[in-house]
Amino acid sequence: MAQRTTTSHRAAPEHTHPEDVSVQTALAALADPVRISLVRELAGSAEWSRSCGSFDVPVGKAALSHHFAVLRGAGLVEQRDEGPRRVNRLRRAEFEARFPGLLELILRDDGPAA
Amino acid sequence: MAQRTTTSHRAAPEHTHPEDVSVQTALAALADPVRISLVRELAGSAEWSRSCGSFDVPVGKAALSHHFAVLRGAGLVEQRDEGPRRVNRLRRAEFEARFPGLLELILRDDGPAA
DNA sequence: CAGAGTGTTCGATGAAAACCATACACTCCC
DNA sequence: GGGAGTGTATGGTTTTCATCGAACACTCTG
Repeated sequence: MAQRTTTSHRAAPEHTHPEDVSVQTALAALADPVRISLVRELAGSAEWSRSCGSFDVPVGKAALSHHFAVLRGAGLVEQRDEGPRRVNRLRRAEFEARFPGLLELILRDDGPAA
Repeated sequence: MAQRTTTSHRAAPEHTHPEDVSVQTALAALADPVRISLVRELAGSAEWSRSCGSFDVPVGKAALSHHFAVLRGAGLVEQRDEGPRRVNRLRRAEFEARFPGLLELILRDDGPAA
């Protein structure tokens, strides 16, 4: 049998393409401190290199799972199952095509903390 | 006495300059359907031409007043008292300087409704 | 000065969102 | 198969936010 890194009998996570996301949904997804952290940390890592539990955010894993679901629903994050963990990728190009400049604002920000 | 169009003994509205606004605050301000409507309608009108009550949004005046306060706090709107009414201006250039492209996303959007 | 028009403030209500603890499902390794 | 590791689903609590009604403040006009 051919080699498969994504062997899984789990239900694949549901993704929403950025094209199908409203501005309001996109903004709401990014208007949360925890999710901003996740996106920034994700942007600073190689694609598919970070599992959900590897992020440094001050919430339990249930809440964390919820936040990733929101990010998926906003077309910001793509997930894939790799063995026991679920690894992530920031959908940079696709999201940029749909909302030009928006991701940049989050990543490059040097303004007031809150 | 010199002519004054802004004669008022009312407390001037408190404004926040876009420079002092965090990304998170800006996004939160724009992640609301009513406020998106206000910004869009405002963008399509001449500066200082629209009083608060002249906008077509499905909320009472108490809620409307609150929404304008949020927009002021995000550096999106400037207000001035003119006789009995409070007229508005979209802080296009200043907001664009602080958050390049963001206002554009709201105004030029043609994506999914919600 | 009385009244109409305009907008803010206050208090309360309802809905949405974030969060946690627990329980469950799946994968890997022994 | 048992157990550790990882993530999701569920149920319930807390917080936050949008909204309204009513009361109040200010401006202009009659």
